Amino acid sequence: MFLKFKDEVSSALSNAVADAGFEIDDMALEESPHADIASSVAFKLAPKYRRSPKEICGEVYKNIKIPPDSLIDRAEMTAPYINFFVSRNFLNETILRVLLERDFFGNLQHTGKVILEHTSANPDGPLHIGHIRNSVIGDTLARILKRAGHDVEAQYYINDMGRQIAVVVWGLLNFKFDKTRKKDHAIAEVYINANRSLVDEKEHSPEVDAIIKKYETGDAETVTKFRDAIDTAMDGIKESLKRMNIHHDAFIWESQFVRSGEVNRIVERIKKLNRAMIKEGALMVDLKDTGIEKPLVIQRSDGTTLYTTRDLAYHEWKSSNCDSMIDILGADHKLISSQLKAVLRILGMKEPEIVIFEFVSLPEGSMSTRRGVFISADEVLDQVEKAAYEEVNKRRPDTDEEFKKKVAKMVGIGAVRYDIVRVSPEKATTFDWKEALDFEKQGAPFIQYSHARACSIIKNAQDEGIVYENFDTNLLVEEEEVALIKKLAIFENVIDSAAHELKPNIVAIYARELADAFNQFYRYVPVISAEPDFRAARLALVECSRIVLANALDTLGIEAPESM
RNA sequence: GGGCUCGUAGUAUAGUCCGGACAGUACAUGGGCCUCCGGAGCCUAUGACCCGGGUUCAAAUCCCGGCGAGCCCGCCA
Repeated sequence: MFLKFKDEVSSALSNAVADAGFEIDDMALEESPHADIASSVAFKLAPKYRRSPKEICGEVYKNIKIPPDSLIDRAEMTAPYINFFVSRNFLNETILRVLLERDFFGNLQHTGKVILEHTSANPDGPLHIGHIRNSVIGDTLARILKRAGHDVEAQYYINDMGRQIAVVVWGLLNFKFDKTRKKDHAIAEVYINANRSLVDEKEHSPEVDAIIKKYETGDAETVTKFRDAIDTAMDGIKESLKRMNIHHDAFIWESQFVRSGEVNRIVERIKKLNRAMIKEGALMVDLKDTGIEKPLVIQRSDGTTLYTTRDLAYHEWKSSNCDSMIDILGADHKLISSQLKAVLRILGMKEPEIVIFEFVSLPEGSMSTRRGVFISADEVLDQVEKAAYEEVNKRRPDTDEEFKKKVAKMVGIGAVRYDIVRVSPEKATTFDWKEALDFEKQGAPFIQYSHARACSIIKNAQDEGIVYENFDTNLLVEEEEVALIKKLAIFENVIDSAAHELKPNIVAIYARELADAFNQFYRYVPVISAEPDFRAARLALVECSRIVLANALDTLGIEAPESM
């Protein structure tokens, strides 16, 4: 509805600009506290025609014609700005469309298949709070793109050929695997012990190298060992992901590209490039002309491949299966991903869009699975759910145990996801237990609470036998009602921007603003106690709010409780 | 040393790509609000664009130079 309004404004304005005898493509539409949409097009025209913005504004304004039955109510001039306002028709249509489209309200008609790769943590231990920033950003983006209409496939790329996995395999031969612990945590313990031992006793290092070689050549017994170790770690990782509502459609092992010969084919293609060179037996490509000074190594002098080489093959495979690719990567991958893109471009292949997120560190410094310095996602979730349980217990002492546990889970996971996704990915953050466990802040619980409130009103109405099949949306005229309806209407615009800009935090902010608008309505406009005609219209508005709050929460991967 | 990213009230952030109307919000700190649909709520006050230049009618936003923080610069991943 809002996008249509925006189109109407754009065409009314461009007609007016043309009729006034000016020429410009950009209508300079912007959000504004003074209007539903504002235009500063007069500023853009001023230098071109060497006249004052105010004069130009007046001439454009005179020529604005608003068609009948438009979603535009009127245009006002506050020179040099032109402000547009939505019509009653717009508000009424919004209510009807939300009620008609329900769960699908806000969905768009974008097309194309997208492969979105996220998380892809090495299977050498549990997910920690740095990894889940990747997971939450990735999973939320996948949900946004789905709503926007794309066919989305979320992939987890398993790095099974790296040295760290060989260390795990070697560790499992030499250290105790604690069966009483969650599998990924037990793997981490082995990994940490193995690393310590490899540092202390250098003579074991060749044993690990031998394991890597055997795996790369496909030695059956070694392959089984790797498979077992990785499956064990992945079982634990998958459990944590499931707990956070994070979904993957496919798990892709990097070794498959070596076994299938695709990596070799890439190497052969690169060898033929003019920019390829052999230095001390290793194959490299020169990327100076792309602004990257260091040559990129494609193949080691012993003939084995590197992570990047396999990643090239992975991306080639992905691009043949989709229209566009998105990779969610940590800030440490900035250079390597630009190298990857450069080589893909040189080979004439499709490039992925990369979403980089900055690091999550601990107050004492950066995390490391290898050194055992990290806070696991499981640990955070456990603590947050515990805190949430105490909160529910305090607020709803009369409810049963099952209810309290269910709500604690929804609130806890919601709080964690929301806290991660509300911040722009390019901001580095520091994890703080005190903040993570603080529910006083306006976050997911605030939005969930608003949803529960809406549900409660609807339930009370039903209990009293109030129905609202017939209602007149024209009765929704209070300031808070109009503001709320406008908020509902822009949901599709929010999805559109978030999908184009690949910014999940736009949806997070919107959800909070919508809850805000609903709470203001709730405070000032009585529903159940209103006169029957008003009551019916307002109940319809409450139902619309409930639906859009639920849709926004769903897009964020957060559950919407009916009661909490 | 070179490259990339970030720097907005006491704290955490939106806005920066694409320059425009009083820099939006939350927590914290003051004041208020339940005879009323759930107070995990609502209203209200205080308070910020790292520094210095430049471009522009207009700069948090663009350019140059500092300062500070993080990340990267391996035949690791």
